[in-house]
Amino acid sequence: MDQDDDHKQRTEVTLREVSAAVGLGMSTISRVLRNHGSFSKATRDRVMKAVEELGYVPNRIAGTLASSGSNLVGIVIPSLHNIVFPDLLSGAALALNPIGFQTVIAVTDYDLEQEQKVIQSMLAWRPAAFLVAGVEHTERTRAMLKNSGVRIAELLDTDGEGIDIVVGFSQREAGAVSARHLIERGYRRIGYVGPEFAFDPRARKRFEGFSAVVAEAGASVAETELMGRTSSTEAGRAALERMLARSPGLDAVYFSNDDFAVGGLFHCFANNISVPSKLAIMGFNGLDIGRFAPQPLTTVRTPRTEVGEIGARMVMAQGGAKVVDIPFELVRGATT
Amino acid sequence: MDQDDDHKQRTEVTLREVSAAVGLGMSTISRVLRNHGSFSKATRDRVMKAVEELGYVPNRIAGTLASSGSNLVGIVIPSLHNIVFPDLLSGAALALNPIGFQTVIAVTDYDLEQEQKVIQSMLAWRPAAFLVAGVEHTERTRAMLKNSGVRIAELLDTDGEGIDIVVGFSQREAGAVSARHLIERGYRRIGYVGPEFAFDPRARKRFEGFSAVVAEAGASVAETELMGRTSSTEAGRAALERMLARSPGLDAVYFSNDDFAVGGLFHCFANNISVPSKLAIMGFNGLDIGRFAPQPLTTVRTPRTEVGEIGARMVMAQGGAKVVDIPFELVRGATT
DNA sequence: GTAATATTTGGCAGCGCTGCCAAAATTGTG
DNA sequence: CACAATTTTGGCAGCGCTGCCAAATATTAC
Repeated sequence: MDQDDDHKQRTEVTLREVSAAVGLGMSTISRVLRNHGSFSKATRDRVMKAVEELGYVPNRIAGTLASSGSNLVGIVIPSLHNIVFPDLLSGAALALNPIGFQTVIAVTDYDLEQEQKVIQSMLAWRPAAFLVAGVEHTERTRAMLKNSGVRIAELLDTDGEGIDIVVGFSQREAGAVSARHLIERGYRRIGYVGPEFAFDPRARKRFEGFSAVVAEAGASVAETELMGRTSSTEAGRAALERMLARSPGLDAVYFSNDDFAVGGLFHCFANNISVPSKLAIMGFNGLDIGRFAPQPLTTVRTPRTEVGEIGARMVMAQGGAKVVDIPFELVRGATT
Repeated sequence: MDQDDDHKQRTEVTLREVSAAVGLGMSTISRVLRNHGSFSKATRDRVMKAVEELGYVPNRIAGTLASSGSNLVGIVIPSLHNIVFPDLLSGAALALNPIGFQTVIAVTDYDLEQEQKVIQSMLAWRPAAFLVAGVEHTERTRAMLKNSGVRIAELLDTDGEGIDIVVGFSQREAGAVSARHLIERGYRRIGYVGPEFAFDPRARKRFEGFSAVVAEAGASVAETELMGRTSSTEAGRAALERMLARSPGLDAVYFSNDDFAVGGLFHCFANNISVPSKLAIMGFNGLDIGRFAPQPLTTVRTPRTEVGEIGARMVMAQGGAKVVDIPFELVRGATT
């Protein structure tokens, strides 16, 4: 059955051909297709029929060139393997798709040079707007973005200088809130597990806020483990094991995200370390995996989807506030 | 400091302006920028300097229109919240980025109508190729794709008719292998937990392969729980709870993916159901979360990154096999 | 009926770039 | 030094579409 005249060289169907087929001018066809300007009902039907029959697919490359204005929104994130970012994308899509915009996603692997590269190549497609995770960029990136005249929103982190719009929350404050919780609960010999700071400036800021509060309370972060790019569960589990081997007396460990924390929790389960009586565990982000663990994880629920949605909305709007703070929320589970 | 003459209306820098600035023809500038054709070293330097100074960013929309051939590869997947798909994307990026191609990602939410819509709008951007998850599509999608003349690879599932290239493995066989393992280990009263089949044809095929083997062995799938779109951990945990309430005598449960399975495992931990002596748990996909659980999960490791990479490579190549099978692997943990 | 108004349609320039080919500049040869 | 061979450069058409405006047609008023 599937035996088409498949041997290519099919010349693309263009507006001109539709025009010829219908016997109407190109502008008319174009107006019908974009539902813009006026035309009779009869014309509309004839055009649609021909479009259908010829299998015409408008060429938006030509359209965008002619009208100067694409429906593309560039989104630049460090990774897709941290659920934070798919959530962010869902939020953005929620705001963008209904108004006919398409997202183009680029991943930087937590590398600012890479970020610069992908932004440069996205710029060549003249997106209508940019959403970028974080406020840390190379100088060149910042300059390109500014000169491009494209509206840009930086997301997830309000600690620092933004280029245009910033939507997120204070990572530093989120770290501080976490620390206050542990301190209040009486923990004093505290460890920290997170990614290498060079990778993730947001994790670094959280740690800064965290350790400042711990210090204020007269304690200090007794142990830290910073890890490269391994699987989070594995890394969290192994980090906690190493840490406890060195400092068996720790009474709480703060993990820079829930994936790490669940790894830590797994280590405790596997080694009969009772949580939280022997060791308290706290995560960050409020992922389901932590929420539905045998002992629900204490964590900070971050407004990822909202940040994506509001960021997208703002970047598409005209004026508006420059910095929007979206609140996060401490969620006490059974691990602290 | 950041006080630029920000009040827009900045007219875009074009090739023509660079040309005027350097005092060379547009074609020459274009050749230098694309490093294509011949020009002197001196010319190159002059051009690069001007480009830098003017902050010129080539307009690929115009370039693509003129040269007919974009560097965009469309990737269509059902979700970003199942790690399978980010893995797929990483694989594709691995193959594509080094040869200068950019990926444009669209998410369908497991909805074939939505898939049709996003493919249609991507087609308007004339991508160089398409990578699509699965071989299930609406008739109209299939027709559009065929007529487009764009090379397309369907990924992750070899059970069914492909349009052009198919890279993946037999989901049905993967289900069968899982069943054989459980049967061999002596389990007979088996439950199944997975997503509503309408959402996920690949899960359905695995289930078919699975239940056929179970039936062959003279047993049958005693219980099934099919769930909508909730968080996986939560859904897996709740589903197992409901299932055991109905049929306390089950001796094994097969989860359609590791996220669900970890939810199930959590239920067992929290309720002191000893695994696997009282109840065996098996997942699918080979995620880290299962691998580093207190009891490593028995699962099937699927070659997601490889599928993405090989799919991308094949779709960019000329001829080549039409169906490529990438093997999966059963990984026995401590839960069966 | 005609004039005035509203609706629908077509023509043409041009978006910013590339491909093609011819013109100009450079180098090599005897 | 003239001539051929080679390298470097510029001009122009056109990719497929949209925006603008004028032309054609339909509708309404008187």
